[in-house]
Amino acid sequence: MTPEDLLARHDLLGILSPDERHALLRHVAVRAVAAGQTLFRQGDPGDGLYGILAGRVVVTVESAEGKELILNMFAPGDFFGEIALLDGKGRTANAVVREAGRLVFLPRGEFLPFLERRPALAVRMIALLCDRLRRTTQLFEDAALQDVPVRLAKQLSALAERQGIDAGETVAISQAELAQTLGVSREIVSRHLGVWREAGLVELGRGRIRIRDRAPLHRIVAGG
Amino acid sequence: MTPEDLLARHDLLGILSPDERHALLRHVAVRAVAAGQTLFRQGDPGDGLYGILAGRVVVTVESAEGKELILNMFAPGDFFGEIALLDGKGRTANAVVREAGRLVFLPRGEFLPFLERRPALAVRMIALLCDRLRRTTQLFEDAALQDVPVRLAKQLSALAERQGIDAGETVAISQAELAQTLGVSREIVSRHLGVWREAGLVELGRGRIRIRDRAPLHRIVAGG
DNA sequence: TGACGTCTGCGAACCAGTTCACACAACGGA
DNA sequence: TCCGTTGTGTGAACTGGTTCGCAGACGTCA
Repeated sequence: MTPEDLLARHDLLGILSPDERHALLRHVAVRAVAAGQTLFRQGDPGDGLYGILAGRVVVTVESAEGKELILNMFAPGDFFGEIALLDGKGRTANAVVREAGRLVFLPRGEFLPFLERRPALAVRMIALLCDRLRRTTQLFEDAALQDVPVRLAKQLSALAERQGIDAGETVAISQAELAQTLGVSREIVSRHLGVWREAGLVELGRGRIRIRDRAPLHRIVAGG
Repeated sequence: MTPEDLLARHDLLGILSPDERHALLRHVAVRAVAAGQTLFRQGDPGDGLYGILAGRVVVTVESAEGKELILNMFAPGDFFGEIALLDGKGRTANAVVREAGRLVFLPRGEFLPFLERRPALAVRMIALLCDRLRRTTQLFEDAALQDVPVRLAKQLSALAERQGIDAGETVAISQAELAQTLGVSREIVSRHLGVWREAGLVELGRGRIRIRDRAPLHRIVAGG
């Protein structure tokens, strides 16, 4: 994916005219990033907006005891880091490259004036924030109200839906990472998946989970 | 509080010129609401934005088993219901009047064009959404990473801070309601508060909790 | 091919929070 | 003032998830 593609294809910036996108592109920096690299940490000033051309990035927070929680996982075509960019209050979380790739970076100083002069862009940004807010609210609801099997089934379905179009119904994620998206222990994820494997719902491999039949998973979600 | 006050004083609409606010006020409906009244339910179309002149409103979701979770509590001066208003995807939660009062209602059809033509207003709306997103992310983090005493102390401190300016350090909330904001059982809240009462941190009454000393609560939050 | 690191599976003890049951206190009417 | 309702305190049994410990499987890279 080229920076032009990213800007043109995404909901957020796709509404700009070609001329406007071109103007914005002059301020865009493209960075190659390696797996494991930290892009920003909690508390850093929110100096800009990131977009993914290639690779994968996870956004996490860490508890005082060192337990890590994955708030979000981003793939090519996604933008992230918008909160601190917009309100200027410092990063809420850490962003770490999970899979090497290339990112575009839109500096705050260049992007904000752009936003303020283009109401249509502001409206898109509002839509993006609403999406995030719905998603995050759902995460909180599920954490408070649903038990682990339900949350696990939901997460698996969601992951399958997102990466599944090209990868069949195989989700490429380790059980430890899956556990970190739910804020539960690796062991309990292993045990629940084990039950589902016995029941023929999933096949388990190292770093991947193949969903053999989505319907029962959806039934677990609904029945919870 | 009059509708003029609400519009003029709030971050969101205070930046409008007096003329603009006046134009908006012509579309504002003021409604008296009674305790217990439901303003909207999950799935309803997002037909407008609410502002509180007097009274209190809680926004909740309900699990399949009927367990209720309080997502947010609003007081005079607050606006709520902005997500469904903005993205037009239906209400995410229920809004119920907890304490009788008066609300203003800004219909979607009147407000959206207003928003699209005023970039400064859109920027304020973005700031409001960022606030909400930070808050909700924090709720999820805490639910996933912190144990109940920490979350309880946090919530108590936050409530004291918000209503505390006029009410001393007494928080007017039942233990059941407090439990519903955390998604835990009433009993566990009662027991933890009991321990803190023994330790002299709080005084407990029917529907109210008096914080005798904030420092130890903050220490619980920090130490967790 | 062999060795190492990482991921997975699982048993056992433990523990925080839930659920159920009930007593009692506080408040608000009639 | 008495009664009904709603909120609070608490014990006891239970349960879902954690923690610790370890064994084995998979992949990769030298």
